[in-house]
Parts: sequence; C-alpha cells; structure tokens
Amino acid sequence: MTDSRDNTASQILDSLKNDIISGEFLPKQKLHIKTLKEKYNVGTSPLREALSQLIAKDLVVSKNQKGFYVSDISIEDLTDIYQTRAKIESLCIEMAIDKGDDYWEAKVIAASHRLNKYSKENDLDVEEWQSRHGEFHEALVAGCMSPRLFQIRSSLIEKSKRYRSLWLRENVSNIATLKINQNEHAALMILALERDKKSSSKLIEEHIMTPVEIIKKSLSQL
Amino acid sequence: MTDSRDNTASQILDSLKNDIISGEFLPKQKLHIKTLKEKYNVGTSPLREALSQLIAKDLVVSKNQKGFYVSDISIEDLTDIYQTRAKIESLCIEMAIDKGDDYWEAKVIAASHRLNKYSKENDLDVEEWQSRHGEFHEALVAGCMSPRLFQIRSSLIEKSKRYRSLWLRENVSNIATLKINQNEHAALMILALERDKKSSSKLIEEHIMTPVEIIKKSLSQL
DNA sequence: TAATTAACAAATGTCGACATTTTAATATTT
DNA sequence: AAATATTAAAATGTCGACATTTGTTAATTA
Repeated sequence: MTDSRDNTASQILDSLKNDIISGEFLPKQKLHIKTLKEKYNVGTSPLREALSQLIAKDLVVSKNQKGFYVSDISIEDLTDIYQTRAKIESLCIEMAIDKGDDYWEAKVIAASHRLNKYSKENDLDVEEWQSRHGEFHEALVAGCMSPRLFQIRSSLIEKSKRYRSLWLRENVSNIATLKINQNEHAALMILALERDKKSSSKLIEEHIMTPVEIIKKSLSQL
Repeated sequence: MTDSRDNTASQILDSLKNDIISGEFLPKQKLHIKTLKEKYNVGTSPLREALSQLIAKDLVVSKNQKGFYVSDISIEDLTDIYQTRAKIESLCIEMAIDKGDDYWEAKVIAASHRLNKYSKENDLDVEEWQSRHGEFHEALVAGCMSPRLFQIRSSLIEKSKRYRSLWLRENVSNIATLKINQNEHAALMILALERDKKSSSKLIEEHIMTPVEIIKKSLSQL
C-alpha cells in the first residue's frame, strides 16, 4: 500500500482552489491570512504554500507587503479563456479520433447514455447534471493519450468554471440555459465515432463558445 | 512610478527555476532545504514558497516528510512535451496569420534578419544564437494576440528547454546540430507572410519535432 | 554471516514571535 | 473646511526553534 498521506499544504490547496472556482471568494477579494487560517484551521506556513501554488495557477495574485488577492476577471480574459479552451478541446478531439480504440468508443457511448438519460429527468440536480456533462466531454477526449495536453485542458476548464460559477451566482433561475444544446452532444458523439475530424473539431469549438455571449452579458452588468 | 519590488519568494523562484531548466540540478535530484537556503541566502519560508510554485509548474515534486525533488524526466514525457508544443505553436501561427498586421510582419522580418546574420558568423556564441532563435519564433507567433495561449506556449518551452539543456550537457560538441535547419526558418517566414496557414502550421510542427529523435538517443543512453 | 532490532543523527514540516510595512484614524496646519 | 502631517492599529513577510518523521549506523540475536 502506497503512503499517500498528503501534507497540509496540498489539503488546503484543494479546498481553497474550490472556494475560488466556485465563487465563494470573489475576484479581487482580499484573502486575509488570519481569516484563512481560522477558516481552514491551519498555520501560516502551509497556508502560504498553498497560496503560492494558486499564484502559479493564476487564481491568486500577491503584491509585496500588500497581501494576497483573488485574481481579477475581465471580459477580455473570459473570451480568451473560452477561445483557447475551444482550440485545445478541438485538438484533443482530433487526436482522440486518430488514436481512439474500441474502449474509447465504448466509454463515449456509455457517458453519452448517462448524460442523455439524466437530461430527460424532470427535477434534476444541477450538480449531478454538470458532473455527467463533464464526464461526457472527458470521455470524448480521453482517447487523445497526451498527459500534457490533458493537463492544459484541465487548467483551462478550471479557469472557465470560475466564470461560469460567477454567472450562475447572478442567474440562478437560468440554469436551464446550461442544457440548451443537448442535441449537440448527440451530434458530437456521432461525428466522433464516424471519425470525422473536421466536423467534430468545428462543432466542439462552437459548442464550447456557446455560453460565452450569455456570460459576457451578465458580467458587463456587474 | 510603480512599486515593483518583488518579495523574496519570487526572486528565488526565478533563480531556482533557471537552475533546474539549465540542468544544474538534475532530474530526481533531492533539493535539500538547508543547502538551498545557503545557496540562495534566504530563509525557510520564502524558499518553501518558491518550491511550492515550482510544484505547480511541474518542475519540482514533493513527497510528504520526504522533501523536495527535481521532477523526473522520461522519453515518453519528452515526446509528449514536444508533440504538444508543436501543436500549440501551430495553433499560434495559424492565429497569427489570421490576425497579424503590418507591425507583426515587420517584426518577423526584422527578427529573421537578426537570426540570419548571426547564423553566418564564424565563431558564434551559443547563448546569443539561442536568444536570436527564440526571438524569431516569438515574433512569428506574436500576432496571435491570445495571452492564455501564449502562456501555455511559454510553459511548454520551459519544459522542453530542460530536455534540451540535459542533452547539450552530454553533447557539447554537437552544438552545431542546433543550427541544422537554418533554411527552414527562411521558409517559415515566407509562408507566414504569404498567409499560407496550412503550410506554415505543417512546417512548424516538423521544425519543432526535428530535435526530438536526436535528444531521445542521448537520453536513452543515460 | 544474515537478518532483525535498537539507537542515533539528519532532515522535514509546523508553529509562534518579531520586525517592517501598510492602512486607518486622529490631530494639525493653512 | 480641505489638505497635510502624525500617530496608532492591523497585517504582512521572515526568521529561528521545536516536535516528528525518516534514514543510517551500530548492536543484538538467530
């Protein structure tokens, strides 16, 4: 059995990262050391080490002697993140189509089924839907077999999730908007399994860019 | 005037990162806290914070209670890094060709000239050549205008530089190999200025992948 | 002699304290 | 009253010390 006890810093890292991505801590908000120490029940060192890692991940910034702050957001950054994410996801899918085997196909079909079934339910839990949605897209690109590209993809997803969270916060009612393009998911799967690289990559780029305009709107009113 | 005094951690970060990328610290090598403190003349906290940032950048790993180590390398990772880097660079060039203006063109021509002139010199300094080479490629993609994509590009370059450093370390004589494909640079510029996306992206991918096989060889003998 | 145990030395991760800087609140001057 | 200067309070970043854990060497046992 492997010794997988993590150090304190990496434990805080996860919680703190989540609290930033989920929008509990808002952009530009000051992160008081004292407050955080109490909130997460930790000492100075591990906390600062976790914050340091979040700096490297662009979720936190620090000015010398002026403390830590949650990274600011902007419409330009929102657009850039989503555009880059679209390009990367398109790359992933193209590679997955090149290299994906039978297991990949099977996993895609399975994930698609789970998403479809749940989307038709009446009173659905947003968390659950988002989880299945994420798993479907992950299954699609899983065949690409490039750890580094995957890592880039993940970090971009984290960043875009923050924008989506902030938007959801202001538009709790419009959750249904998330599921607008449910038919696109089916199309995506079919194109991928048909190994149609061109169409797949084109559709995925559009699919990812869909929510941008909506989020932009509510962001500019802030 | 802006107050741009950095904190101690970010100062160490640069030095330490450089020493890892340049191969002064070898893969898997243990990074003793005590030694590093003396080497960089700093205390525990800022050092550990710098190390934490390098963990997020995948240049350092840490096992709980067992200290910090330079990230390991492998042929698989080498290949993955360079392949991903090639894809990203190709993306950048395509976008640059789409969005690049007259200033972009001018800068590309200028950088190309500087590289060409220096490449013809008899006794050249490797550092200087690498610098001009890097600037040429940067000029080529500068038109892409996506900070996030640029950032991804930079982090991949850092990682690939480490492999190149380790290879150079074992093959000081073969430095000339670096300049093998000098003619490709001219071709690259022409294609970009002709706004030929397809050919540009194809050539840049090949250009980036060129050194992989050479580095692989010397790596597998280690 | 090999293997196991015990004891020691080295190194890590965490905390609390201190000096320095920033921020705020108050007083002073024009 | 507005602007500046002064003082006090809060917060930051750094260090050294301490408890725990790890790794190594020596001793004991089979």
